[in-house]
Amino acid sequence: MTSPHEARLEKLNRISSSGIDPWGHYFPGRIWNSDARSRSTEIKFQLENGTTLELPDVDAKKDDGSSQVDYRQWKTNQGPGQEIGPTVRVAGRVVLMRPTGKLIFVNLRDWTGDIQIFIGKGQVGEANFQLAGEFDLGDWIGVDGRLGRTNTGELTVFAENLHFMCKTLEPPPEKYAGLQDPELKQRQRYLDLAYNDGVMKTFLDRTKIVQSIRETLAKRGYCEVEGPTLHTVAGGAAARPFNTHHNTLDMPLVLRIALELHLKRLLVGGIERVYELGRVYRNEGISPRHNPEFTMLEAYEAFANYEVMMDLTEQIILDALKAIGKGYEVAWGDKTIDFTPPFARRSYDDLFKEHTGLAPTDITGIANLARKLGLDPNGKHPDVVKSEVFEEKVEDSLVGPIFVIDYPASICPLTKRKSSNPLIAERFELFIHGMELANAYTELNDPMLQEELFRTQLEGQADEDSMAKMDHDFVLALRNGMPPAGGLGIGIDRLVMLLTNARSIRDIILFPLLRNQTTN
RNA sequence: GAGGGUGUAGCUCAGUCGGUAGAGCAUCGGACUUUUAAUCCGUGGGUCCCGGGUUCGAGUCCCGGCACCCUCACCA
Repeated sequence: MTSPHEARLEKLNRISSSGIDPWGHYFPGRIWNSDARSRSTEIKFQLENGTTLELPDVDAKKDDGSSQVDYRQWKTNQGPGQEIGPTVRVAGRVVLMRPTGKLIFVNLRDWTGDIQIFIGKGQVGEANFQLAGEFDLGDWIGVDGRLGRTNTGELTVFAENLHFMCKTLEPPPEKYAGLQDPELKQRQRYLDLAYNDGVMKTFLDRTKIVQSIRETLAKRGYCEVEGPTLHTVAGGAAARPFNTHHNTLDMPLVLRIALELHLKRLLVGGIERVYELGRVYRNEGISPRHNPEFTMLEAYEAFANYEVMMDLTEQIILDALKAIGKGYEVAWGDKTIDFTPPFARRSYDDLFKEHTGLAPTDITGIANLARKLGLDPNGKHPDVVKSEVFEEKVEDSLVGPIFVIDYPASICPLTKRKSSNPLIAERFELFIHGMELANAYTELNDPMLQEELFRTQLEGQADEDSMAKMDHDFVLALRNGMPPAGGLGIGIDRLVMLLTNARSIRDIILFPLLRNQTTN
């Protein structure tokens, strides 16, 4: 008649009434399980005559997973003696328990991994052993003990003293299958992190990737800044924004959809190498590759151009791979990605011709193909139609990593034109397995042309409530002089997906947006 | 927004033709001082996602709703 919850409350009360704080305390000198593991070489076997022997390689496994060395047999063969090892203090969560009478084995987990704890009644004493009897799966405990090996060779902390750190009132997920329900994995990410293999590593890898990006940019002299997330005009991209409102100012605001326009203002101010790594918000559809809020890197470098930014992009990705200990070849689902540099660079028009068989200038042919693909070319600029066909016929088939370079100028309102051909914009996008990972260009710094392009863009999309409104303030900034520059945007979430073998963006965002789950 | 799938014990999942609601793990009680998803014996546990309907009878069939997943649409 005891529910798991009641049982835990009863144990909590018993711990309390024995004079122990069930919510733990300061625990100085505690080391991580990985550090305890690395001290395993200090474990020796001491014979009665005082000589100490190195242990055999008990961690070596046969193909079937069993130990190559029978440690119990080895000890017997050495004659009378005892194992000696360093004293360590560890702490973590109880994830498995195997009580065998007056002895309890505990698998203790911290964020560096698991280590086994041996709690023997004779070794820890009556009071500690009674406390151990109140342990539940999920509880946090601290252990002082000697590092050693069990008969099977398993590295183990032989407990000498136990410290209770935190009672867990909810039972953990099933111990072998783990938490499977994708909804619960997201809503209760802490359970996913704590109990499912590989989840912690994925999110720690995400952090390493982000750190690596900061280091790569710092090495090139870049300066990190924090722009405003509340904008009056949603600019720098074409996406529907989230609308909000400031009460005191009684002013409508939008959450930013891109970092671009404020970073360029900083170029005007003379911050010559500037980047922001931050959250942007787009009020659009949700899919395995789209979350309403996501993390973007944008970097701007004065006196550079899109080719410099292409090299930088490659450097950022290769450094990130290294940071998480991966080589050039990585698995992604049932596919592989070959990051061996240099990444391919192909022009937009070449790829278009190759995949459609049509000349990039064949406006009629392209329109016909568009209709065949179910697109409506009527009333659209030929380059927009071409772009839609490109997305349909080319992008999905780009295995990559491949830089697509030199886009039609008319679909790139923020990009400088090639001096040799004003119809081509100095822009690239990086594709991997059909996914757009980066977007960059030589920045347009002609304020008059910029204003004109904004205006053209607005005319073509007048009906859309969402599309960029004229950002006069940005044009004013440009009128004050922005040095020629290269600019780069990288979708961090997608990069992390590709580098950590995640099929869904929700596997690498800790708390993706979900609907309210309360009541029906 | 459209189509498809899923929702049953704390967790992972079965549930046949519409006929008393099942297993494993976890819990609880017992045995066990070198286990490894420990083992063995015993025990309790259900808003079958929510609301209607059909039926003598619904976890199962029908209608509506909710949440999640997938595909598509949207997405510089």
